[in-house]
Amino acid sequence: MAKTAGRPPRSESDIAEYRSKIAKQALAIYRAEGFDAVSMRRLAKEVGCAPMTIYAHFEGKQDILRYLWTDVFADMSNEIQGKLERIDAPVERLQMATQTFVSYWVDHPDHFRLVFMSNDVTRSDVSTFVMDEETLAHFRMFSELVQVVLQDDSNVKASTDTLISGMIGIALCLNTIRDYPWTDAKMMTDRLLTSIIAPVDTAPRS
Amino acid sequence: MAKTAGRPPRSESDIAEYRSKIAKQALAIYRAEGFDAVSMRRLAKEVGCAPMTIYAHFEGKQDILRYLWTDVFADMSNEIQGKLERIDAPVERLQMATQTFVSYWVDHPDHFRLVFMSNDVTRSDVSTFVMDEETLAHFRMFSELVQVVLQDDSNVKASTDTLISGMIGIALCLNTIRDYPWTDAKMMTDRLLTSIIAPVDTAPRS
DNA sequence: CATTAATATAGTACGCGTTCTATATTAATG
DNA sequence: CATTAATATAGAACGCGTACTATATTAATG
Repeated sequence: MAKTAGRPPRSESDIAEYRSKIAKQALAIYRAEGFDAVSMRRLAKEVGCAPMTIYAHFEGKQDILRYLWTDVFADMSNEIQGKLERIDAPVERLQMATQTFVSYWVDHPDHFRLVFMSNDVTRSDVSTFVMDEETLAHFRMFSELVQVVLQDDSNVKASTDTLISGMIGIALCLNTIRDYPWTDAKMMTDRLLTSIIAPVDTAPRS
Repeated sequence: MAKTAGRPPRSESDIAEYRSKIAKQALAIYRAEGFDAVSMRRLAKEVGCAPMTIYAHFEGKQDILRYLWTDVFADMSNEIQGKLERIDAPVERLQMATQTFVSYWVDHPDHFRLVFMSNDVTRSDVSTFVMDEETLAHFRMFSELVQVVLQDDSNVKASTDTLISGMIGIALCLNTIRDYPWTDAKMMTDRLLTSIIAPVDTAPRS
């Protein structure tokens, strides 16, 4: 078990530092010039390293883009929190959060594309990414809003997940299938909320 | 108003023929080797024309990919119809259709990517595409299933749109955000259906 | 200091979508 | 036939993500 000769592997902190340096620059480019401006070659140039060096720290572009999620989610969360400040009634709070969530993604198609449409869905081998605690917290915020409205604890997770995926679906449809005459976003969102707010004990049966 | 000299513009039928020839070849490649295999250069080679000629008939790659939607939607629709054959009860038919719809997109991530994730959401200028009648029919199928279950005609469109976008959202979340411990697809789908099946006269209020 | 292993770099390469320019082909008019 | 306008082609170019190879550079060991 003697230590081998040669240069030792980078320290954990060094790795993290370099990664965050690259991610931070990617964020700066994205914020300033949008999705298409973020390229590996340019990123390397601005970070001050060779293009191939980035591949020593990230698996690929997707791996870098995921670090931008955190920022986008935080931005969205801020918008929701601002709207919730002056609202006390639980149901109205959930309604406002839901409407704001959907509006955010509809109003920011580029952010929507970044988070939900820039993944290579086909390849399942590169899914080693673990959602960071900060991003998960935003999901949990909805869980808490739902929990206050629902009395039945057992259904909170299923209800929240359905709500979240439903909201995202509304945003996706409005963003991608533009020529279909979709019902107004607010109306669909309200309708979706119905399945959460109206307590249901049994699965739908004929 | 005398006719100008020179070669006349292609006839409508010629244009349609060439377009469908290209689209058909794109479909063949997609079916045989998947999404990534469909490239402009290869498509041109197999069609037997120069790469640039394609741009005379289509605005770009997106414009071609949309022609593949028709085929994918038809495939999905077939699967649903097959499942519905032996079911009579309206609610059960709607349930089966819903479950099959979601399963289809979860089981075929490449098709999902093609239809819902390969659009350039950011640029709104290229949305001249008009959904063809055949694809719209599949949306209408859900509308009819919903209509039979709901007595109230006025809510059918809003309910159907919400259901469709919700189903797509479930598929999107399961496909893209893989490390989040989503509730079982069937459970979320059932829960989503609740908002449609359970008749609601007023929007949710506290 | 010499060795050794981890890391970074430079350069090349492939195919991609897309744009541009210049040239050829085609099918009508006068 | 000459003219003319619509169309097709060839070829180069740009930047892209990514892979490969070969060559430094670095920081530890013996």
